[in-house]
Amino acid sequence: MAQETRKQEIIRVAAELFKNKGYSAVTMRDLASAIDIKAASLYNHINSKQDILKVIIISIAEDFTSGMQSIIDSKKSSISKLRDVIALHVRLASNNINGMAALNNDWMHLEDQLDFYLKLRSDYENNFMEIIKSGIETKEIKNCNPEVIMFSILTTLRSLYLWIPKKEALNANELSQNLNQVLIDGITNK
Amino acid sequence: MAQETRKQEIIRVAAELFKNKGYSAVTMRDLASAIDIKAASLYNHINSKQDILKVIIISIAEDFTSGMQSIIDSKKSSISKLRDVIALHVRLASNNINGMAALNNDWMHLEDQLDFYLKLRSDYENNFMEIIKSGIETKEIKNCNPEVIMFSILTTLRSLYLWIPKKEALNANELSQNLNQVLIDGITNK
DNA sequence: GTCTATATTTTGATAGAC
DNA sequence: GTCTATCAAAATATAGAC
Repeated sequence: MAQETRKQEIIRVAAELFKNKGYSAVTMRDLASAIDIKAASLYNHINSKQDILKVIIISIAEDFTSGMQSIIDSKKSSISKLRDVIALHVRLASNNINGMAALNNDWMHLEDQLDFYLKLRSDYENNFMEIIKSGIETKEIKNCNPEVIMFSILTTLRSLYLWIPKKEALNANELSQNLNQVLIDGITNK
Repeated sequence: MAQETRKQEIIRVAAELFKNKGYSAVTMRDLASAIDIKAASLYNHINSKQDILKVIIISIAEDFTSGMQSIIDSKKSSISKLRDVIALHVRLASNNINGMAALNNDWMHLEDQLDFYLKLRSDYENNFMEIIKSGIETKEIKNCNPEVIMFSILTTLRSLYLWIPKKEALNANELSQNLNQVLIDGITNK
């Protein structure tokens, strides 16, 4: 891994501050201070505060999109696909805890890219729902309200960023297994 | 129900704006404009922006505290207590969707009341965890990692405010039942 | 690439007329 | 109880020296 550039450092530290206080409450002076430079110097590396948010959120959203596409394209059972979705969330959340917080909490502060983000999120949820409905049709999944099932699983997965840092004891595999047991095995016919 | 006072209106509309953009991104001018008065007029009814946030969050946090206390004091089984916790979240979220959003997303912007809020939240989670651990001891609940169980259930319940508005078709009882099925029956021994 | 200095806007909040 | 006028501080961002 190459040496971190100043721009990468700015984005990394910004994501950390955004996680703690939210995009709107973090000032460019806060960010500069955390890096130990002056606020004006930030603008030699980034165009605007908004650009920082855009880079953080859109890159993760596209990771989710491509990850979901791979799962959809696979010819696995619905339950296997759901397990892969869980693993995808665990992996992406583990890779970028702070960015995930911004994705979850600050997407509404996107300006030019807001519609693009909303489209990606909507597509993702539609794919998720199709997996659940297919699983219900093939009787892999209990015939519960599919929206309640998706809501329950997806909100849990979207909150992983809050929880992973506290559970260093659990590695990603263990966490995926535990979530599988609670989220999936609970809803499958036995 | 008595006529809404101007102060109550300010708090109600503020919660709605906070839900959409977050506390920090909502200005007193935004709030005044939504009520169709001037920003300076707000201060005839409230002391500060911070006071509005405090009223919104602390009142709900205390509702959760007293609701949990009633559940703990009851001599029901662990599973029955968990079902009551779900009903508590559904009820409080339904009663105050926008306030619940502020509780979830803007608690870190509390100033004087931050420590008090954190204490209430910590106590709540400890009580929740005790219910789960008791249920595992009595074998009502599967012997999964209790923290994963609590995390999964609690994050789902805490996100209800996002979801209830979209599901007007489901009333509170139906929603509780569906959540019970997905969250509880999935983790019980059969 | 970082700095000082500064422009411009916006912010929470107050004073005082009505 | 609401308004206009205003303050003081803080915000994002730019210009230009080094």
